[in-house]
Amino acid sequence: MTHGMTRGRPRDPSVDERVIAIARDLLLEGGYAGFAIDEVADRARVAKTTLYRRWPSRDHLVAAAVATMLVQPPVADTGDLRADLLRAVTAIAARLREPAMAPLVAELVAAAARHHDLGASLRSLAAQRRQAAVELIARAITRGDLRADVDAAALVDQLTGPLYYRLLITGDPIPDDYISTLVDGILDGALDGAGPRPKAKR
Amino acid sequence: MTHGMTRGRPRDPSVDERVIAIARDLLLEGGYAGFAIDEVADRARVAKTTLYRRWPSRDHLVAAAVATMLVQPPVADTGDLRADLLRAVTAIAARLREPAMAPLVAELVAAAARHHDLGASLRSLAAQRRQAAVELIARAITRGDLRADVDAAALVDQLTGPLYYRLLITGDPIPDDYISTLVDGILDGALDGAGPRPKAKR
Amino acid sequence: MTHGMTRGRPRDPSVDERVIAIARDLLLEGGYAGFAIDEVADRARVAKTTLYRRWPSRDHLVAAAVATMLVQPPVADTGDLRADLLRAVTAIAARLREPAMAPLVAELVAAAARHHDLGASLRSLAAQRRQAAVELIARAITRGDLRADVDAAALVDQLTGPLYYRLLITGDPIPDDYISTLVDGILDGALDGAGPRPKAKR
Amino acid sequence: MTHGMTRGRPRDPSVDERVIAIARDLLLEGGYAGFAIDEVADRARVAKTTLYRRWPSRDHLVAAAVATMLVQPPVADTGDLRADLLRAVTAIAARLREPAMAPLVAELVAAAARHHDLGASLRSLAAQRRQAAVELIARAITRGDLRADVDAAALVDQLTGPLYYRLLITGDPIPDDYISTLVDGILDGALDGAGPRPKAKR
DNA sequence: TCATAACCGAGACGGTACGTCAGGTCTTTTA
DNA sequence: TAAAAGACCTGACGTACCGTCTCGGTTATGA
Repeated sequence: MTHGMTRGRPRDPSVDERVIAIARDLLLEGGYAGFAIDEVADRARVAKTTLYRRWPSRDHLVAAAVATMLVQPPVADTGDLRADLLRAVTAIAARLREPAMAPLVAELVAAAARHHDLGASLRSLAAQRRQAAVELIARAITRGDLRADVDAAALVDQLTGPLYYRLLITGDPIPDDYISTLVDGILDGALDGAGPRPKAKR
Repeated sequence: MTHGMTRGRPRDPSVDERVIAIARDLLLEGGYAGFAIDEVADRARVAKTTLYRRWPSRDHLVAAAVATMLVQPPVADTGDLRADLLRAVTAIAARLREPAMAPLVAELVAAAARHHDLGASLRSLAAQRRQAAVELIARAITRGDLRADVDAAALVDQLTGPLYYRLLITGDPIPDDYISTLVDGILDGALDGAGPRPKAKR
Repeated sequence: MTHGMTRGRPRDPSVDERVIAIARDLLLEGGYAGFAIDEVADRARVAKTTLYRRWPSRDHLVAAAVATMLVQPPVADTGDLRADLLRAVTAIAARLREPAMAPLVAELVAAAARHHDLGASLRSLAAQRRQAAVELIARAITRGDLRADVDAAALVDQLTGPLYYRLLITGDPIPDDYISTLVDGILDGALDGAGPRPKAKR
Repeated sequence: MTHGMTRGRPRDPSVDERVIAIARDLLLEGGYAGFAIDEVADRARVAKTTLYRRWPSRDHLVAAAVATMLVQPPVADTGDLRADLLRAVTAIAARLREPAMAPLVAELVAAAARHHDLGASLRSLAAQRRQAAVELIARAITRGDLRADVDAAALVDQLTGPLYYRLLITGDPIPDDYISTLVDGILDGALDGAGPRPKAKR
């Protein structure tokens, strides 16, 4: 089997937590611009070399820190699709509406564009997050709630994409009823006579 | 009113074009990272001071250059909403799929997050572009093609947002049938029995 | 001819003096080890980049500073060769005996070995210093005080070399009567019956 | 007193040889600057800790390696002083003229200036090497070949010093006849009429 | 045979300084 | 005045190397 031998001095596991926490603080305080490797090292009582041993560049460290701010709670599946989607999208929106989030996500996106490895890992993270929603929809199709020819991935994109679009491109706010509008729009369609909406309870 | 007196050496009007052209080249060659003010000045045979007299920062110059790459063709209104939307979204997607576009847009977004003025002008530009699409939809509502309670802005977001979402966040490609899926999704809805789609012609 | 046009902002001439003076101070305070480029820049109120524009490396700056410590007063030619040589060698020894000189010269020598350009300039400086002594001896030969077949350069080496030898290699002190021993030795020879020395007063 | 008991795993005796050999190679390849502890450890297949267990610092290791390059053949005493000195000085010069010797000695000298203990051991080594020559001269004095008031140490310095002087300071080459000039100069003196030289065969 | 002591390899760690880079300002001469 | 040239300041980056520390594992002695 794999030798799995851990030789040499083991990494101090507390460093990661400490550094990430401090990086997050710094990012929230001063944004991407006010984030300096030396400052992180100082505050975390860690040598700069140690940072570079774990994160190959400033961008990587920032990305790691921001990624921890974007972790999402699991998507519940109650059987009521409209409510489940609303809850899921609302959770994402809540994250994105946090105070300093817009510039951070913007810089994160730019960092991902600069470093291919970073882009890859962020994309896989995004895919993983999307997976839960996709499965939620797949189950709804199985149940017969949704049409069989629905493209689950595209549908999720039409719920999540607008949030990032507003955050990064148009700068428009994301009010609560915007979220429900998104969900309704994707479920009910916009065509007149596309079918009466079966509810009013929201 | 400004006195309008022009004294001293007049600005060389050819500088703007030359610089923007070179900036664009540099961006396409090496992306945002390979874009250095000194390099631009050198190639354009222009002093750095001249650049800073016209654009207050590197980000501003980059934004100006990228902006010239994003001009969109006008949206046609033929009365066939589905076709019109498909055409409009396809035009946007075509731009975004150009080779080096993803990193440029990413950096542009980051630049906008860094500089408020830049953000404002980019956002107004985006709003202006969206306006045509919003009016297209408004007319469709007036015609009775769409339900009256449709939120035009949100609908446009659900068509455009996914494109940027894939470009910047997931990195997924944007195939042609993805675009039609987006349009269909937003028009027809996903609920089973939401009404038979009146199509087959795409 | 060379255009010699000085365009652009001229170099601040005071920087060189200021920096060299401070560098010298730092070297005397803490030796070569306690000499940091950043420290020099700080104290001289100058940006590090400015230093590197003028001296391509730490070693070069150090060498420039140490070189100014080794400037020798001109060699007088009174006609009394023994006295003139004694005076000249004593002057050199005085420099070399200054407190922190030994390690500095050692590091200078090492720096010269590391950088070819530095070595060249230091060697030409040494040659230039030696030139005066060589001419002193040449004149003594012309006067008939010294044998015609004397190798002036080798003779100077036998007066100066031992000083550096003790300073750098053996670490022995350089007392005053050591200097006169050197001069006598080179003039009178060591062989018994090589001729009575014309004096005994030392 | 020291019990002298040897407990625990004994040191691998092959390490010393291996390391010194590799250190020497590295020094010859890249000089002192191109000599890194990690590199030595890598090439010698030895852990850095093992190195530091045996040599307390980089400089000490360098010194140990260089010392093995400087072993001198014993000085013969045939009774012909001029020939004996010529032979001895030629041997030293031969060492110093070896290809990469100049930078090594320079760096070694600097290292000795940085670390007192290193300086002490190198100086004692130098003294020991000089001792043989001093005794050679003492015997010549006893025989009556040299004047009784000759300072043997200074005389040796005037033979050896110039070699190091040229090697380290002036960079001048050390041709063969330079060596004989040194010996003649010190024996015969430079003054005109200091006595006819008893030879012509060189 | 088992504890103990010293060795060894591997590699993380703290620390210090280096040299570089890019952005942006300032100063001078020239048009 | 603008423009060109280039020196200058600022701040941070990423690197290199040093010497220490902390592991797991090895090899000898001595109880």
